[in-house]
Parts: sequence; C-alpha cells; structure tokens
Amino acid sequence: MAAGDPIEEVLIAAGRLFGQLGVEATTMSKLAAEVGLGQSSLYYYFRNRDEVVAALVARANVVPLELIEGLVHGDGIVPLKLYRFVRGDVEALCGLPFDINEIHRIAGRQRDRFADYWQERALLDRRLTSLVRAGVRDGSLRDIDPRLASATILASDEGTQNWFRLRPQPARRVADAVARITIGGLVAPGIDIDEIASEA
Amino acid sequence: MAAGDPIEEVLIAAGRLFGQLGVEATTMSKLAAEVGLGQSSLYYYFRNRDEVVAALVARANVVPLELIEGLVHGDGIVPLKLYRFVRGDVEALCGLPFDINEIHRIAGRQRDRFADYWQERALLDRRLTSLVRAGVRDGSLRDIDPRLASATILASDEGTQNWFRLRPQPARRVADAVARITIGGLVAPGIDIDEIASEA
DNA sequence: GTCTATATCTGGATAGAC
DNA sequence: GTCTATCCAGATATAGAC
Repeated sequence: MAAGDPIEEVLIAAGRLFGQLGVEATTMSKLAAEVGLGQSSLYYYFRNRDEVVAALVARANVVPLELIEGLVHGDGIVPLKLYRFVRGDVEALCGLPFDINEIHRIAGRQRDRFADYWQERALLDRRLTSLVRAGVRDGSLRDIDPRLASATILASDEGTQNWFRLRPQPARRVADAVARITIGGLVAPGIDIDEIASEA
Repeated sequence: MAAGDPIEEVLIAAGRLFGQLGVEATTMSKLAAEVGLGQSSLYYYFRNRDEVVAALVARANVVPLELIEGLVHGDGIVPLKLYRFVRGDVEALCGLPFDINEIHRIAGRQRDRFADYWQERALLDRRLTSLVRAGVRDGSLRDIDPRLASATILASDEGTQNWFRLRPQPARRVADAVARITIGGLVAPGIDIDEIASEA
C-alpha cells in the first residue's frame, strides 16, 4: 500500500488499464508509460507480462472471502447474512477499476497457472453454499438446491459489473437493488425481504 | 444457414474459437486453419478481422429481442412473462459457443463501431423495463425501480454464462433456477413463484 | 534502477500468380 | 476463390551501458 512502492504503483496502473483497454490490449509499453518508466524497466520488477496479471488476479477473491468469513461467524438469520454478502460483494465489484469477469475468463483458460485463484474461488463457493444450506434447513429459505443458488448469487453479483460500467450509478444503490432481488427470490414465503433490507 | 456457405462456416468456427481462446487470441491464421483455408483467403470474405467480430456481434441481441417481442404480445400475467423471458434468455446464452460478456465488453470499448449493437441492446432494455413497469402498476410485482430491475435481470442472465461453463449442467435446469430466483425476488408478496414456475 | 539498443516473433494486411 | 510471398507494425524479452 506504500505510495512509493513501484510494484504497487504498477499494479494500480495495470488495474486501470485493464479496465480501459482490456487485459490483452494492455501492453508492457503502455503500462510502463502509465507509471513513467521505460518499457524494459518493468522487467526489473516482473519476470514477464503474465506475472503482472497473476499479481492482480491473486487479489480478486480476497474481498468476498473476508466478507463471508466475517458473516458466517457473526449474528443474524441466514437471509440477513446473505443480503449483506451480496450488497458488500456488488459494492466492492463496482468499485474495481477492471472487470472481474475478464480476469475470471483469463484464469479459466489457464487453470493450472491460476490454481491459487481457483482454490480460493472454490472455497468462496463452498462457504456460500453451506450458508444457503443452513438457511434451507432452518426454514428461512425456500427449498432450493444450495449449490445452484450459490452459483446464481455469485453470477448475478459479477454480472452486475457489466452494466454498471455502462450506466454509472451510486454503487450502494445498485448493490441494494441486486441484493433485494436476489435474496428476495430465495427467502421462504413467510419472511419479508423489505424488513431484511431495512435491517441490513 | 446453408452448410456450404463459406461465410457461415467461418462465423461458426469463429464463435467456437472465441469461446475456446477468447476473442483477442483468435487470429486470422487460426480461424483460417479451422475452416481449412490459407490465412489470406479469409480476406476474400471479410475486409479485416474486426468485420468478423462485428458479424458475430450483430447476432447477439437477436434471440432475446425476438423472445421479448413475442412475450409482450402474448397472454399471461407479467411475472409469468418475465419468468419465460429469463428462462429462455439464460437457456439461449448457455447454448452459445462463446461468451456474450466478452462480446459485450469489446462492443463497449468501441461504441461507435458497434452502434447497431447498442441500439438493439437499448431496445431490449426498454422493452424489459416497460414490462416490469406494467407489473409494478398492476400490482403483480413489488414496488421496485423498473430500470434497476431490468438491468439486474439482464445482468444475472448474462452472468450465468460465467459459471455455467466452469461447471456444466443441463441448461434448462440452470435456466429454471435463475428464473425462479430472479423473478421470485420481484413478485408481490401475494403471488407464489412456484406456481408461476410450474405454469411456465 | 533505469536506460538504449536490439533480437525475435507473431499477426494483420496487401499484391499478384494461378 | 485460393494460393504464395512479402511487407509492416507492434509486442515480448534480453543484453549491457550508465
């Protein structure tokens, strides 16, 4: 996080360029120019271009993982926890300079190279799935397939980035809307999603 | 659609390669090899590489547009129409060989070049928004912002492609799950989403 | 640490023979 | 229509001076 750390500076610039130009179109020259270095100077900090991508990818799952870990150990009924997760996740995603889906796709095409990413991602999925399962068991959620529901939650969180960029809005407002709709579709008939939303 | 049409063959191969390698990594040489031509022979059919991309992009909005046009003029309450839209859209997306989100992003970075795409996209958004608005008016949907809801619906439809590819499942099953959750979060308290789902 | 210079490669695109 | 040959631009990466 140190402002003077060149590696950190490069990664911040890389995130910005990934968002503007796309990952593939972000070349070492452009990246170097962005931080005021010569093209070849980047190789002092990174072995190659892929290492820059890998360094950014490594951070992609940190926020949602910390978020859900904090929630499962906290208080509240399952729908409330899920609401908070979705809202926090969407809000964090909307704040990223680059598109998580693009990272996702690149990591998907090189599964072994990004093995760490996929492990964390699988862990996130497991945590979310078991949270949903708990909700189905205690009756606060409908009787849906927890794995399918978990995947759908993550999908809509990430999909939101796609249109958020096209039509910028206050991130919190978007996050609340997505959470309300997504979790509203999961709660058991007796439970009022609006009450959950105002409590969260 | 003619099997012997070289242009059609190239586009089908392009879709496949876009999915496997990504759009940027799909070169004219690879594409030519895929259809059994020399690299330069492609230039007989397409002026340049972007034209291949544009030809595929042009088709991206056709299915969901036809889908919603058919629904708005048909029978049924709004939630039922929305359920059918989401299910149909997700099912179609899961059947595509390439990732619509990648196309989306490429078109987003060159708005003027893909002006047609964005016009159709805007039309789709308007149709969906007004369908949601109708539902809010007649009380079959909750009192949510129609524009925000419409965007969220499209986002989760498209986001689904992201994980569907990672963990392949029967497309219809996935589509039903997404539709049930998404529309379930929109219907007014009195309406049972399970009833809608079984009717659809 | 950062630079200049350079080797090497790959892809897009055109010209012109067949 | 499809090919071969070729040009050109841009990108990765390394070597070695400062």
